[in-house]
Amino acid sequence: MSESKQILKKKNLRVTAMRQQILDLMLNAKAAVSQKSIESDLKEFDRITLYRTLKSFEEKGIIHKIEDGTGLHKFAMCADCDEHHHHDEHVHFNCNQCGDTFCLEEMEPPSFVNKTKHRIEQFNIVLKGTCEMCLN
Amino acid sequence: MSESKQILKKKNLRVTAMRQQILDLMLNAKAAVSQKSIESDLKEFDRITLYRTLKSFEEKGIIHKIEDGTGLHKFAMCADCDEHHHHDEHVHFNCNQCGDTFCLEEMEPPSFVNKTKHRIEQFNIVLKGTCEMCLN
DNA sequence: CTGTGTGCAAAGGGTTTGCAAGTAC
DNA sequence: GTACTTGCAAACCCTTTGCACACAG
Repeated sequence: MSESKQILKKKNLRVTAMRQQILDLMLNAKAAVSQKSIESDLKEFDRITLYRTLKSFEEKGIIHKIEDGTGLHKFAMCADCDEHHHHDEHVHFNCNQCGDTFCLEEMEPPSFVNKTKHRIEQFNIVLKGTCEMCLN
Repeated sequence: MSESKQILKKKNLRVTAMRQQILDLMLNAKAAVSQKSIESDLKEFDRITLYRTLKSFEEKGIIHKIEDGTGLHKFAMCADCDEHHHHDEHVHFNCNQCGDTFCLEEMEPPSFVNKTKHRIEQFNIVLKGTCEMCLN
């Protein structure tokens, strides 16, 4: 059984062609994918249904949305999430040259020394610069 | 001469009623302001012109745009920017309760130990939690 | 068969563009 | 007077909602 099929069954979602193809695409992607790029890769499917599919994937903890500051919403597979808990507190990286966005699993998020009077509960960190590919 | 007028003159922008009122509003704001809140505070002005005004303020380095993850774009005064350089590398805080967003000038941004192969040049950090006001 | 998923149409919201009239300098 | 600014209309794009049909289980 394909990995995409396994994921869908595990999350109690019906296994459909569209969902499998979207998951396959994201499983094979090196960088986070924007909805636009999914649309152009899977032209045969409806744009509106794609919204709903991504939303339900997000709700089930299969993927997470990344706001990398480019204005485009991007999505990447969740390492360790479910419908009750998202563990997205990892650092993201966005390349100014090619626009690609990656999850930096290997990078330890900084511990914020709280000098403020506010209570800090979560954080969102996007690093920007030039990615390995564009450096060469 | 009012502070707003000074700022506009310094940046070579014409001094108009709308621009002064927007600047006054932002100078007095404790938190970052969304375009929506400016609209409701300054009902007499045109929404479209507001887009252009904020854009030109941003380009001149008077204000900076904050993406706090709420979906609403917010704006705050720049401490030390001009049209050539934005120095926005401070930490932002967004309150889950009241939705307000602040610039945390007092908080030292973390130094990222670069374990990745990518070259890090800038970063964007939004902390989330409960603000001082909502804690009480 | 039943409930979920899909496609289409339409509507809603935010943002941008073009142009003519108004205004700062 | 000239160049910049504003207001209005229209267009554009992204996203959501409603509904009927199709399909997975």
